[in-house]
Amino acid sequence: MSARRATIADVAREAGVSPSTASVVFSGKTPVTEATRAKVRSAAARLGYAGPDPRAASLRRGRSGIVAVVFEEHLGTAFLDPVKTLMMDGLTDEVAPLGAGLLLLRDHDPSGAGPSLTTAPIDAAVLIGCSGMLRESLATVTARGLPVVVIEGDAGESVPRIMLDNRDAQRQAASHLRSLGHRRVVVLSLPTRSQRPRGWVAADEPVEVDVTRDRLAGAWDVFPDASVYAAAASSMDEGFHAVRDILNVPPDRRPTAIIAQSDLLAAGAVRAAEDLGLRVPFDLSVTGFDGVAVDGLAPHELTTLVQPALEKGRAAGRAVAAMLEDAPPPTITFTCEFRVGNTTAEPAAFRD
Amino acid sequence: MSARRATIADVAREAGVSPSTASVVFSGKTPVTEATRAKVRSAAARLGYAGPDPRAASLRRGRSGIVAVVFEEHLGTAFLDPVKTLMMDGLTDEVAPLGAGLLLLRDHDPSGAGPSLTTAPIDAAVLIGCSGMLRESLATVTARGLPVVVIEGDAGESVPRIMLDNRDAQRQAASHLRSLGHRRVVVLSLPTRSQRPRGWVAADEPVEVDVTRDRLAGAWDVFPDASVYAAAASSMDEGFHAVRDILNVPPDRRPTAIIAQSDLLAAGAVRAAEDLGLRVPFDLSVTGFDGVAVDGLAPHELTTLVQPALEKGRAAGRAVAAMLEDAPPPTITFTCEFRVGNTTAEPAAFRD
DNA sequence: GATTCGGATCGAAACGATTCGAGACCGGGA
DNA sequence: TCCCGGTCTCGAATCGTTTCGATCCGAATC
Repeated sequence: MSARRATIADVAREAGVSPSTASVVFSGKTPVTEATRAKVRSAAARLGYAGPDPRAASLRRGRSGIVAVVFEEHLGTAFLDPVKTLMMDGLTDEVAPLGAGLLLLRDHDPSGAGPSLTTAPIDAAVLIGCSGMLRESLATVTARGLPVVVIEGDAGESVPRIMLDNRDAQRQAASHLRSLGHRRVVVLSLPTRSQRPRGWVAADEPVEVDVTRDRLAGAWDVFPDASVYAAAASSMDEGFHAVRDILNVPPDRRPTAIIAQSDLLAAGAVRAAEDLGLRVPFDLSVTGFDGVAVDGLAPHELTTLVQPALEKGRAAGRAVAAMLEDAPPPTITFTCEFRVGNTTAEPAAFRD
Repeated sequence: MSARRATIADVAREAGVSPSTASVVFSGKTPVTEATRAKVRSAAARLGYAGPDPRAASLRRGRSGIVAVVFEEHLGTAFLDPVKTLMMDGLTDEVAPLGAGLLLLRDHDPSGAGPSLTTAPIDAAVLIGCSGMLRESLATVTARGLPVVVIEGDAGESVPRIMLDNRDAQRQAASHLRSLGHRRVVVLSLPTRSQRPRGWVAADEPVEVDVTRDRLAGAWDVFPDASVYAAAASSMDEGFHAVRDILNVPPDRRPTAIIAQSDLLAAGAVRAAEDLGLRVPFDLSVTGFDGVAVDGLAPHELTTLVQPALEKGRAAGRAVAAMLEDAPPPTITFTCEFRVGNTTAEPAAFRD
């Protein structure tokens, strides 16, 4: 029980070697005689030395092995979204080989005291959905000269981005509905901006969130008059309540299809429809977006756009890796795959 | 564009003050004249100095402002569980005031290269569900002399723990079923160990996971003969398939109630039962565990045990905070609240 | 005008490791 | 015997801050 923890210098002294040699034993960067290694190891054991202090090491090396992941929302909220979860997975996969871990950071911490991009010993940052507030974060990170990657967000030039063909993809789903014969469709969208309550979107309402805007544009490409109802979040329950509202009109004014901007919303929509006695897809078609396995929707299989969420995370991780090695930062755009499930069909009117 | 980034020494020189003064301007630990502050600030701006390097600061301070959260599972899997998510939330809340962030770490990284408890510059660690492999992690952390808190797991003496009255709580739910008149019940349990496939649990099968074991004990306290079917994970789909298996017997041998060890499993159970044409709770009662809002189960309200997941996370955070200030590490046990929903009722046989 | 007092600033010593070029050592070939 | 090439090991120089005690200066008090 020494008052102070042993340092590598102590170990070196105890082992009768120089600190540099001791260091090398732990880092393995230079060949060391087996005998020396043993001496140092046993000295370390005797002193209860658990390896080099990462703080000191990271100062000297200039690397901490930590990549920040910045969210706009409360951390808990973020993980409710399977797409984000998958992206995190992919990220983890790709930064692990770098010997790096992920530090969860909230963008604009209201508590103020929290750790910020400025005070955390990070090597790089990944911003998710760069809208509004994240701009600020972006500025602080670049000021520190750290590599940044932005996933699905407009971050301006020079910042490598991981993008998705949201508009094109959504257009495909819409076209599918149109060719089935649907004419009256409603878009069930993701929030148009943060903190927006659930409800119909006025024609002139600005849509601040990039993803929402792009997917909406895709839907409008096919159904220019489709009205839009924005959920307050991407969850089944939101979808459920939203669609109750949406269908709460005389039957002849009901939409025959709903274009949901996420699978979770779509799943809620399906459930709401069935709850009202409508059969999916016969009385109401529903399309989703994301292609995540929605837990608990069986036996339905959503007609949806499968986005490579895991791959997006991986790509972000690889971009970070590249930048850490001064390689040119790539901007990658992924495309969705349209998958027909059993939640879309011809509208009832078409089937005499 | 200097080849090298400016350091605080450069800033001090440029501002015509000593490095110590410049440092103080940024940390605010000592009063500084407004004039001096301005000089330093502008010098910093001129040089593009974005504040002290966190790596150096953390070395000097001996604190990095990072708390590791260690999971046993693949990170993505962990966040599928709403309880874990909530705990993370609570943790975040409480470590933020410390100016700390959460570093996600996987326990026994198969990739090997990943960042580990030994190489990451962390101030403390929170282990979730300390079973098996986590023991090892525990050892490495304590070897480094870092504060550790264990959530729901037996970590031996001297390690502060955040516990839940799993057994007592589960016993309550079981008693409730018994008093309603149920005699044939099946326990739908969480995995008994990692990587276990879904299926019936043999009487002599060891149950390695603490949570599973404790809750099971509670159920057996009331129904000593209840057979146990273990899910492979805590998800609705797992529950769904498990209960299909469970109910796949002649009607007169079917259980009248299912004690699920998580709400997610319970929700899947409810859905499976209804899928088979059974009405819940009339033909089958189901109890859950956790008391999380299961997305998409409406209109059912699970009879369940509400555990203070958020509070557990908070408590862990506070424990970490306390230990970082050399305060005595508390071990806290939380209790669940039994909540009756509409998924339990008298067994059909009782209603003539 | 001398003395004291308090707040702002300064110097210098850590913090604990890594790295790189140089030196030591060893065995083998001429 | 001497020299050479190849391995290990060693010293010393950072890495960029923070902190602690000392100093300094101006103002207030007597």
